[in-house]
Amino acid sequence: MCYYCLEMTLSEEDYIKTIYHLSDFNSKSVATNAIAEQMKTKPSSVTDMVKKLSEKSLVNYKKYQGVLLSEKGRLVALSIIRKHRLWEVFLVDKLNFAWDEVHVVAEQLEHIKSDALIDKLDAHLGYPKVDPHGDPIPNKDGVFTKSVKKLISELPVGSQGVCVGVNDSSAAFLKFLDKNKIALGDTFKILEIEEFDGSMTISTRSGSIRISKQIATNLFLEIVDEE
Amino acid sequence: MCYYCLEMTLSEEDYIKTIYHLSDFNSKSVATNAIAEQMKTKPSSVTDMVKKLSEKSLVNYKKYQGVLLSEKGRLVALSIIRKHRLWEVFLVDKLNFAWDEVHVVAEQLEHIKSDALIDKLDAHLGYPKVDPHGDPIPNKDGVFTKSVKKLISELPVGSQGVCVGVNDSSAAFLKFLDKNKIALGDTFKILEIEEFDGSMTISTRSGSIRISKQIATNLFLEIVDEE
DNA sequence: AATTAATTTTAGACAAAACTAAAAAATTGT
DNA sequence: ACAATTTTTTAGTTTTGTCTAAAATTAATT
Repeated sequence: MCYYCLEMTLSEEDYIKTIYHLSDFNSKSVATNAIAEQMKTKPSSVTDMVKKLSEKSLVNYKKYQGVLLSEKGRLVALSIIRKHRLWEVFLVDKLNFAWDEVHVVAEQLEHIKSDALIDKLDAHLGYPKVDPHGDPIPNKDGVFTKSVKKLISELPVGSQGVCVGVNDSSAAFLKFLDKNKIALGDTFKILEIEEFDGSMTISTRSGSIRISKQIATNLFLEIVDEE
Repeated sequence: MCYYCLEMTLSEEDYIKTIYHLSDFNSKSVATNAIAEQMKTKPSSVTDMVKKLSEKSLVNYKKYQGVLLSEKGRLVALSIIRKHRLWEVFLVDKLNFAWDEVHVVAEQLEHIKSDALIDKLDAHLGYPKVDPHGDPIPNKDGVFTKSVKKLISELPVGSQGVCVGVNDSSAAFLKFLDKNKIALGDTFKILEIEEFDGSMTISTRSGSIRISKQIATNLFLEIVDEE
């Protein structure tokens, strides 16, 4: 199989990616209008492009019926998503970008065409399984582990994941996080849960810390099932 | 000044870069045919683009008279070259690409638009002054140190530079280099010169080694004047 | 100096990817 | 069920960057 050998334009790649995301894991067909809205273009432009992608059998399309990625198209989408997420890891882990600054740049980097580059980048980053937002990174063959978002307090000992959100966005809580060097994008592992008060010991990049039950109910972790 | 705020297309950037290189540091005007040949396009296409660049006052152009970058155009060229060379350093130093594999990928990466990205990449790489080919990396303002290529044997103690070529390309010599872990792209510094036989002690990434006069007369170093 | 040769520009066309305006199909509401 | 509304497609333009073929200009040769 050589789906990545296809010569695709930047615009085609953007459409494929958008269709993948809107189809919700390729489960439902995507409306022309939805694509237009997402990509900030006009529906007529979408129709044109969708016809072209259909010619290349990257999508299945019938007039007035919406569009769905073919298997080939799905693999193309996943290879773009793989690149996007690996670059995001690079930007955060190596260049010290903040968690929420990387998307725009990664949207450009994801279009760089070089298999060798992505292989070596992957190795350089230590074969990460999730990006800084906690979203899983597909492997070369488009296989990825599905992830779930849960509150720390709902997880058993041994769980591991990326901190991707807060429940309580009060200034006091955010200040606490900052003081304890907890940031979105950090990877945590639950080491111990205290029966008595529900407090937990978790390991962070900078060592292990103790958090109260109240804190654990206000932090979301993105968990990736180990294969 | 905000030359980098200009919205430039990929194609425009490629033309600017090509004109810069063909003009030999902006000293002589560049012929339409030369650009066409270099870019593998037709002279008529070049004329069209050159008119457009002239509109944007990136080049000075008079019919039938060739073209030369304006100061604005020169700064744009240098900002692209800066990006290209920083990415080359990244590919070699961080991703372990070989010296001669990086150009094609860097030609894509040089078009990524993000000042923050380049600043952080520069810092991550330790503010390198030369790329793996020994070519100098301009700073943010387009200032760079001119470099000279010389045989090791012609240099005084204390000289430092990047190994960029061989005089003797026999299998025996190349085998010797490999055995002593000397590769193109490595940085060397001359520590000591032995009066008696002209042999030298040079420091490499993996420690310091002794090389004979014969070897020193067969290795080119790209020297960058320290400012 | 005049003719030939090479280079450069103009003019007109094309493909990609977008647009506008209008027509066609599907969906919705009563 | 059918009129009204929404969605989607078609048809015809536009812009960017390319092309070919032909005309204009400059350079070279005898």
